Amino acid sequence: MAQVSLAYKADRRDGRVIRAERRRIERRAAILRAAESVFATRGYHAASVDHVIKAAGVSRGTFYLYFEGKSHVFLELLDSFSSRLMAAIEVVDASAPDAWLRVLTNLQRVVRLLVENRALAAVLFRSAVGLDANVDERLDRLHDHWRNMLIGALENGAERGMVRPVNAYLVATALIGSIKETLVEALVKSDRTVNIDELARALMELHLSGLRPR
Amino acid sequence: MAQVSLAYKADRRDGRVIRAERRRIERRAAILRAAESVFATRGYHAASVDHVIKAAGVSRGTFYLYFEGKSHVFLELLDSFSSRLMAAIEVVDASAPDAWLRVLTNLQRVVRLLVENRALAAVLFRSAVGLDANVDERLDRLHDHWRNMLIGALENGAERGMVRPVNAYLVATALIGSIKETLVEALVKSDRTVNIDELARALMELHLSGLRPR
Amino acid sequence: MAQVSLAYKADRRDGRVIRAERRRIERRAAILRAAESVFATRGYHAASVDHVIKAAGVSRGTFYLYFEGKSHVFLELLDSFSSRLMAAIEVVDASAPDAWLRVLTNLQRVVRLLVENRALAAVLFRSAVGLDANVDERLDRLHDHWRNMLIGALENGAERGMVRPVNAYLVATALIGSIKETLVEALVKSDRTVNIDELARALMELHLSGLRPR
Amino acid sequence: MAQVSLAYKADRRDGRVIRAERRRIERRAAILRAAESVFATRGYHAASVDHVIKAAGVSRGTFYLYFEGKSHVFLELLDSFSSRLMAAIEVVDASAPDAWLRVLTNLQRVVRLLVENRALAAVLFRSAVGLDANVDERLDRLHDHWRNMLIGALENGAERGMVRPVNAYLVATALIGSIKETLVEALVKSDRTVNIDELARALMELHLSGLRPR
DNA sequence: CATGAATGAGAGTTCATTCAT
DNA sequence: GATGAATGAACTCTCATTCAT
Repeated sequence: MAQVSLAYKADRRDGRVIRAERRRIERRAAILRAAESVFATRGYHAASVDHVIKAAGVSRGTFYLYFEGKSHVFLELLDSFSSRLMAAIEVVDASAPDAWLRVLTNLQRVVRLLVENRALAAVLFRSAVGLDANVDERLDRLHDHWRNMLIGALENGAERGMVRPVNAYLVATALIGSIKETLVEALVKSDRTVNIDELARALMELHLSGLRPR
Repeated sequence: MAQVSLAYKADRRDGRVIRAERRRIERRAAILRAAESVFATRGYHAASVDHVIKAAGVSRGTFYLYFEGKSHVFLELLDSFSSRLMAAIEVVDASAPDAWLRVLTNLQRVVRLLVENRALAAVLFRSAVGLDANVDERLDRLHDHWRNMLIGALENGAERGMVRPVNAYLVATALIGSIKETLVEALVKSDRTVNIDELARALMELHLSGLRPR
Repeated sequence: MAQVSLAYKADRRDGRVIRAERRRIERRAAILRAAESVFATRGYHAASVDHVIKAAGVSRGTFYLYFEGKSHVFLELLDSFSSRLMAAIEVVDASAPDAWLRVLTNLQRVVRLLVENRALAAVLFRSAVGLDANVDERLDRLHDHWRNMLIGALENGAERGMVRPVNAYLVATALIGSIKETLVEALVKSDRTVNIDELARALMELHLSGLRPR
Repeated sequence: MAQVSLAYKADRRDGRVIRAERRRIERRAAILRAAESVFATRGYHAASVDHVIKAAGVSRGTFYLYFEGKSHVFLELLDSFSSRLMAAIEVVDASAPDAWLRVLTNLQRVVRLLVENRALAAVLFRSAVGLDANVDERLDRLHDHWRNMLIGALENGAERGMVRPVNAYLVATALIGSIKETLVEALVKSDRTVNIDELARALMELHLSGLRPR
């Protein structure tokens, strides 16, 4: 009976622990969700911890229980978004006959993801600098990451004759810039709903063929 | 003799007035220079009036004597830089045989200007959004201005057969993005001194010929 | 037992909440008290938030936690005092035989209240105009309120034959002025302790009988 | 010839000195006039030295050449106004048969003066306290002055049987209060043009006969 | 005498973060 | 764990006064 009793208690304890753990996760997620929406609508600076905790329905103290501070929430949003972005990109075998189609598909997936998270994407792309030492540094690292991925792809493509041999560093930077600017423009400013896939196609066509008349 | 004397006095007076006026202009310029450097290193938000006046060696009151406030200094930097940028661009006759060369020269002039004012250029390109209602709006207007200029050039070029017919709006946006990103990269981050003209040439070659192997 | 335990916890919780609420109220009151004394000694303008928080032993942030700003504390002092003032006045039935005695009792209660809160009374009566848009407007409203009350009383009294028929508006204004001036004089300037009830009696006798010898 | 010449020079010198002196006086007056208008429209605190010098068409430095500071200009306006006020009052022989008429005439002159300088009068009466140490003290002294004059008159009148024997200090204070309040009300707030002499008469009638029905 | 550029102390207010409960 | 009251450094901006020219 003692055993049973103990087991029972243990079970209950586990139950509590698990339930508590679940609540922790949910709370964290709630704060992140709220922060995303607040950052998206107000921008990093104009967004205050007050806005976030009110949107999340959480107390000030709790906020600091789950995150080290305002910048850290933003960092986490940045990271998770970047992960999803990278996950949307599939490695393309440059020797495959439909290689370019696959590249286009990649680009379309990226654009679609950005459009679906337009608020966060805009913040991510537009909040450029001077936000916070931590944030600045992380944004730089993300950009480096993206660029390095593109550089690898360009070099690989050049080896297989898919693209001309170019200054990969410069071209990668230029590509990122053009995608960012186009997307920000499409996401934030224009009222007309953008045709996502068409946008991606036009962007690729531009970078593939250039402006010179054939 | 009375006349001479009066004339003399007038001269001295004018001299004083002119000297005072000169000092006013210099002071104003000193504050602008200081502000430019502070904005460049810290970004718009992290830059405080305190930083600026300390860098300029000027009292708080003096700052507000010359400028209406923090945002107004920034706006002035923005405007003057944009003017110089637009002044560096020469209208190209698309039917001229050396049209592309002239476009390249334009781009090189722009890049050179940016490199020569790297601090300001960085601020202008990286300070993105959510700074201040006034500033945000002005930055948008500058971007619109640049884009419209490019759109005009693209449409004009298409008519004369200089460039392929393209979605001018999208291409202009993409071009601006790629120039901005490349330049920011070159100006702020890299330590190695950039070969300016080479950078411009590479950028133009990319957008002209695209990545597809010939 | 679980129930008991829960009840106990609930009690403790409630206890905490109640204690916290009590502390909030006390803090608020402490700030108000400090503000009252600061306003009284320095006047509205010369009194700064800094003076108030130092007098209250409270941090700058705490002050703004409890009040929207300097003017709001003042407004609250104004309102609460005006309420107490109005509450001290009892409606007098003009047809009662002891009507005048009751009027005197009213006046004595008012004077007593003013004397007991001399600091606040002084602020209220002396801080005149040009303080702050909000404050100015509220002071005007309070004065209107008092005057209208007096006007009503005078008209009512005239109907019942208690007072002569007079220009109620002008007389009410004059009465308020004489009370204010006398009280300010008695409260702020003179060192000798004033005989409150005597003051009220003399004031009423003056306004009742006038200066003309009988 | 030397004499003539000297005399001529002396004359010219005197001329200049006199002209200079005249200009000094005019400038001083101009600043005072401007200050009066500015103080009247904005109140003491909201009136800045900047407003005054712009209204006077005088440089900042010049302002401080003629006055020790903001408060001193105000003090001077106060003093000169008080002088005019006192000058409007004629000593009344209490034994004269038309003594009360003369008192009324005095009051009417005072009221007329206040109405004619309503802006300044309002500032003078309403800017009560906490403006500036100097100003506060001077206002107190003016009030003392007025009250003492009234006290003297009341005591004199009592001796001659013109008025009842009363607490002269208290009654004088009350009279001043009622005049101030009535005038401020009439000058500042009401739109309808006030009948000056009627106002004075009503005020005197109130204080003479009291409110009790005959 | 006259000027107006320069000053700086001080104003009110905000907000990320801490910590006793 | 959870709370929210408390903090204070930092912010932008004003304005009476001084003083070199």
